[in-house]
Amino acid sequence: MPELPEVETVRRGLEPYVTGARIDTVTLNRKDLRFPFPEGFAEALAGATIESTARRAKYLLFRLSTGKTWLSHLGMTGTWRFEDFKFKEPSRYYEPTEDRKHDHLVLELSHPQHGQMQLIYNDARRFGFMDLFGDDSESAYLNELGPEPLSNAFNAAEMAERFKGKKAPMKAALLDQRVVAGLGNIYVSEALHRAHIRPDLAAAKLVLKSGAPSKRLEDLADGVRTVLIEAIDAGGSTLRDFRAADGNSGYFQHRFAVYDREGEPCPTPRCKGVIERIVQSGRSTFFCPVCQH
DNA sequence: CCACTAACCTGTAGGC
DNA sequence: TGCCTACAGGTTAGTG
Repeated sequence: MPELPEVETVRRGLEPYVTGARIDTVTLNRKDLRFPFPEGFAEALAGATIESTARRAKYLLFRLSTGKTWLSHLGMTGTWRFEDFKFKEPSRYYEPTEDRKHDHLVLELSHPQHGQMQLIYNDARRFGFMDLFGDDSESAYLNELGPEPLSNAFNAAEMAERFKGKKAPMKAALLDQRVVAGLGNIYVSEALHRAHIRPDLAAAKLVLKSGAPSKRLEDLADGVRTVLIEAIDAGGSTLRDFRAADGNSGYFQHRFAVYDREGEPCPTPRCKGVIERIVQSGRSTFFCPVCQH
């Protein structure tokens, strides 16, 4: 489900209510999601206070008073929601309508201002997973990630280094979390459209012989940054069931230029193209064959 | 090392 | 209505 903007939206929804909350009880309704919960997971969370939240790529991180970090990846269908919790603004309270058979983890929290609440992880496909570690460098999931696209570590020169010699198409190169961390199927198509680059172009084509980034690669870095910033501002994209923890849905899907818009006119000014859908590495890619080259 | 495929799992939409 | 297929926001394991 969620790419970087959706995960950041989830984090922002959780942050004011979980920061400072103590985890009173931890109930695992099964022993695994995509992978088994780590050894001693429930015991390590119980009794701890959540001191802060963070995000790296598509990973949610909860920093605990015990010095441990608890990591949550949402896979395709993972969601966090509150229950038994009276929001001060009742309109923001999420009333789940679905059955609860995919509620895999239930935490009871107590917060000094917000009182008692349940925090529930639901994940129909169970592609999500969790981890627990002392230092970020201990986590296999965090170790190989490329730069955060909204940090200074991400720029065209840095992309050029990683694209150099890469025969893989742009689509695959941008989905590779070791190249840029946090893009997924939607925002790769959107970023490539913004930069007017075809998704089937070999990544190395955007690197000059000197190893320096081409102007087009600069445009791509800008496209990645702007689409992510705008999507975060819009609260992410809601396709099927994505919701922030407060129950609000995102609205960036209304601003997609190409994703899921096969057959529609290209939104680039004066472009007469029609959006096409192709399959790359088994997944849909959307692009304009006229203004992307 | 790179590139590609299959696999993990459930739900839903669309065609007949 | 039912049945069947294709497809869905991600990542890893296995192959060549």
